[in-house]
Amino acid sequence: MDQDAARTRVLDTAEELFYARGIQAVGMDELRDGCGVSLKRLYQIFPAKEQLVEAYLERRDVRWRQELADYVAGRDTDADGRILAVFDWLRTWFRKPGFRGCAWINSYGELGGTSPALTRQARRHKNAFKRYLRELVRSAELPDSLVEPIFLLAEGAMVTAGMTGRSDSATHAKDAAAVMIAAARA
Amino acid sequence: MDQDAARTRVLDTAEELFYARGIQAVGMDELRDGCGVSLKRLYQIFPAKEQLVEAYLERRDVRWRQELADYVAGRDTDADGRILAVFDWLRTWFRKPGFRGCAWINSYGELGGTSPALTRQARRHKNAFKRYLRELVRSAELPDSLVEPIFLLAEGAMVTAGMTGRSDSATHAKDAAAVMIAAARA
DNA sequence: ACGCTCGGAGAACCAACGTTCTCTCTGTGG
DNA sequence: CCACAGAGAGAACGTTGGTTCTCCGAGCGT
Repeated sequence: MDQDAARTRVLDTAEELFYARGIQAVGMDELRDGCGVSLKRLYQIFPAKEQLVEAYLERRDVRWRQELADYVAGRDTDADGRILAVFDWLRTWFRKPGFRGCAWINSYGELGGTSPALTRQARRHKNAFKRYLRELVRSAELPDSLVEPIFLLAEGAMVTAGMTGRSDSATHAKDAAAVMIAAARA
Repeated sequence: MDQDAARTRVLDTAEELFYARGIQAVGMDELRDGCGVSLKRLYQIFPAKEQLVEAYLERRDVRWRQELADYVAGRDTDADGRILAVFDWLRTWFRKPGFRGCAWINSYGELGGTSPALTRQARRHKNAFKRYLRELVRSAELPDSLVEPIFLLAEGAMVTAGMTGRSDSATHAKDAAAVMIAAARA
């Protein structure tokens, strides 16, 4: 197993465990058992747990936004429909087995009070998400003032779905977004 | 200092520290230093940290909802205005020094993956908040379908304000709620 | 004054965890 | 065949943190 394969396995396992149980709840020993990469090598790749956490969130950020964008772009619909498709995607995400809320919100709750680096990273992720929503709103020729409400609805849906384990917050948020769009068009 | 006074001091300090830095980041020694109650007595009152955490969230839940209800009830406005006043209260909360998001969302992010008791408690709090919103919506003679969007906007505003340290999400959520109300009345 | 009880300060204990080290094995180049 | 570089398994180390224990002094009834 070469360096890249090891790195990938470590990150896969880290993502699984950190996301499911929280960062502090997962020790390096358990991580090693999970991914089959020895502690020695693990520390060669990531000199400290903090950097592993950073890499985990970084990789997940890229993939999360890519999956969302792919889903939305793959929908055969108009510009308004693409905004609403965001909530459809959220719903499918919420229904995935093991879903436990937004990784950045959870990580911020866990470590935001002590780790400025993690706080920055979480903000970056949310800003990137908002930027993407802004693109969608603009290409629908809707006013920028719609971005924030849609963003807040999406965030509220994520938090609520995470805490309740139910996916219907996505539907409610979608309906609300549709009302906001209609009101903006009127 | 009698038992009740000690208990109050412990809870005051716990709330301050847990909320500011996270539960796992605060040790019992630091707590003792902060509140001036000896470890011995501390463990007489709360036999384990977990029960202290529970008591902290329980007391905060009651106070949080009371403050919100008092603020809204004290506003001289009609039933629609009382719904919007919720967001005004959120805004004042967000601006308080030391604000760092919703304690239950943060705690859930930190320990939801390992503590079913905390998860239940967080859900209870959010349900109680939603119940209160439902009351407001009903007394404004608006349809129940408005409850969920308003709840999601509030949750989104809390998360966003917590992560960014800014209070304007409250204003955006309020504006969006006003649009939703207007659409429901039309 | 003398026990006695209660509470405080802080050491002690024990487990967990991040990190490093040791020892051994294996494959490889000469 | 030999020296050696690299990797793995897991012990070891040092710290932290939750919980308990020890010792001592203060108040109080007799």
